[in-house]
Amino acid sequence: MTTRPRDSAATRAALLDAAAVLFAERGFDRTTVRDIAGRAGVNQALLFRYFGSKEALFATVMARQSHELLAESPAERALARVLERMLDEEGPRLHDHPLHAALRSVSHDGAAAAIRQRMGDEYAEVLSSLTDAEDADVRADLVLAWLLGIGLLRSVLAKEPLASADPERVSEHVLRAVQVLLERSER
Amino acid sequence: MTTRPRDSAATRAALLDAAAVLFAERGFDRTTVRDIAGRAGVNQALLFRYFGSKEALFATVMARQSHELLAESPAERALARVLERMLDEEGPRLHDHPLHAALRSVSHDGAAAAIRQRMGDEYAEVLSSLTDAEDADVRADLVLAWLLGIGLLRSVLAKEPLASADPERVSEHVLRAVQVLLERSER
DNA sequence: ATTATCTATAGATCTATAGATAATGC
DNA sequence: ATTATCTATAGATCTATAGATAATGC
Repeated sequence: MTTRPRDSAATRAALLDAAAVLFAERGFDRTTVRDIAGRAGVNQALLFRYFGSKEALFATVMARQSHELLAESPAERALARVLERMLDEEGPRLHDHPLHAALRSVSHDGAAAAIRQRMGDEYAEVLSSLTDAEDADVRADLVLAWLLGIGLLRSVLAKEPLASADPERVSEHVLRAVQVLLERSER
Repeated sequence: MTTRPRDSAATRAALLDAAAVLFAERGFDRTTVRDIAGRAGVNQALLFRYFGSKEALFATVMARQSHELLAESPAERALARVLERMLDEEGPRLHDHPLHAALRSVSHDGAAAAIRQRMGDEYAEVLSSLTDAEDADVRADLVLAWLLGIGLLRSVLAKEPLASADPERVSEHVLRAVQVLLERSER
């Protein structure tokens, strides 16, 4: 068998890309290091050379994707943007969505921590700035929960009719309800 | 070592109970048949005698829990009831909640199917009866998504501040927003 | 005699490592 | 000479099964 061109950077990148896809498709536990190496066209031992362990590779994938969603969009229209990306992307089969790996791996502690942290540090902060109610952070978490739930039901579980529903109409519904949720309510 | 009393019904039940707890805590992949048998105080081979396979045991656990949540409550106040159960039960650590096993096992196909079916057949039907809008079923799915997301964020991921938030206040927020979501909107 | 329980283990994974091979850089 | 790549395999699982043991029922 002929050997692969010697390019550590390319090999590392190929492993990262392959891992991102497979973790998203199957979750942490159901993805083997041999699957990843195979998809990357790389010997399985190199995964350990470059990342040390399967856990560490997972963490690296998560970290890399962490800022991809929110970093680009302005805080103001953040919610609408995230919703749009979550709903639009190839309809119900967005198997390489950054959130997919996390949602598919909730039984894996690293994934739970990754979601918690990403959510806590980025989304929730932005979202809670959209209201001036006293419990702004709790309301923001509720919006987050909705986004997660929609992603789970629509993309991971492929529940109909939501999975095939018109993204624009779904978006309208959600934004309308969220507006009420974030409104300061007199109690 | 002394042998266990001969009671096939009790042994079966013990395996089911142990499996329900462990699947809820760790998900399908991270729970081994030896863990289950150990917790049940039963020899590991009996699991296969009584259920055939780990898969089949999982399916049985799911089926048994399937009607526990909605069957008891009247259709009218269904949403509020489900929310209440989901939020109240022992605060953030409701590790034996029927939904927990499913949420923790989303990477397992059987779990995804179980959620889809339970959701589709029970919750969604009830929820979609609460509105007369044309896309009632899609709106119902969005409510479902919210419930799932709240369960995921609060109980599985233990995200703060939602995990420790006052159930009553959370419930108020959600019900208020859902009311708007289900309202017939002129477009 | 029947059958619930237990022992022992096959067979198939899967992660990780030690060390050989071979391609590049000086 | 350095180091990226590959081979081979250790060591630790984990599910499932074949068959022995022992407790109940007739």
